[in-house]
Amino acid sequence: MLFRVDPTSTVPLFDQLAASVRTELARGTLRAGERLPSAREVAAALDINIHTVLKAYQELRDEGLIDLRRGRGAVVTESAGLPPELLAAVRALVVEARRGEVGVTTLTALIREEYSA
Amino acid sequence: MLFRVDPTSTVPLFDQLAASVRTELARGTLRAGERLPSAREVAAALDINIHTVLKAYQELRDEGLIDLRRGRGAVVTESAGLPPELLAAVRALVVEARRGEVGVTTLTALIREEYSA
DNA sequence: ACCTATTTGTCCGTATGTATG
DNA sequence: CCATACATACGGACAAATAGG
Repeated sequence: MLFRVDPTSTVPLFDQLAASVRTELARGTLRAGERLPSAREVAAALDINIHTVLKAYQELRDEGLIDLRRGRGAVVTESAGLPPELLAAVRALVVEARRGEVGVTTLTALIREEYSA
Repeated sequence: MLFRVDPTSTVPLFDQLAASVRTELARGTLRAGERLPSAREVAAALDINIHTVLKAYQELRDEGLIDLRRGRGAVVTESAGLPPELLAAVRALVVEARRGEVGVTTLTALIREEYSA
């Protein structure tokens, strides 16, 4: 098993697991389009509950790193090929947010609201 | 009880509950600094599981609408007084994202990344 | 300084639903 | 039709932070 968790740590298991997946993504062991082991497999291998694994996977999904779908599993998304204008707009927005002392959670909430409008 | 859910709906209970809280926030029934009823209370009143309520509360916390802390409960944050420049930057960003066919999860992930940098 | 009750956080277990292949 | 896999919901248990006496 690629991933590791330390049950004696004070860091929540699902956070440890999510961090472990992020590491593998960063080092390129896991690449875009590849499929992560099913939650049940990971749970069995690490001897933790399937819900704990699912919570870690959902955290990664919320970050846009993986795509979760029923019956299909967890697939690494390709966050590549992003338009440079978008990245510029992101930087400008964050500058504005910092100036207004607006937190990241509020900011992303605003984004979601505007996006669904 | 202020909040309502419909168990026969296909919409998840925790989403219904979170939406119900958002409505009360929007109409001003709940205001900044006020405390939401404890998860246990809500669960008992609506006859749903406490975990379902907690999940709804955590969803609201992720949106920056409430502040959750152990032993203290759920308190409405003050997300008022947002600078109009920020709102303009948000709209500009979302336009750019739509043009590039960038999903909302990817977008918020980019925001978080830039914000923590 | 201590104790107790309250409240959210985490984790495990189980069951059922739903989409995919 | 069937197996797989995530989604939701319920139940129980203990830990940790907070508030108040």
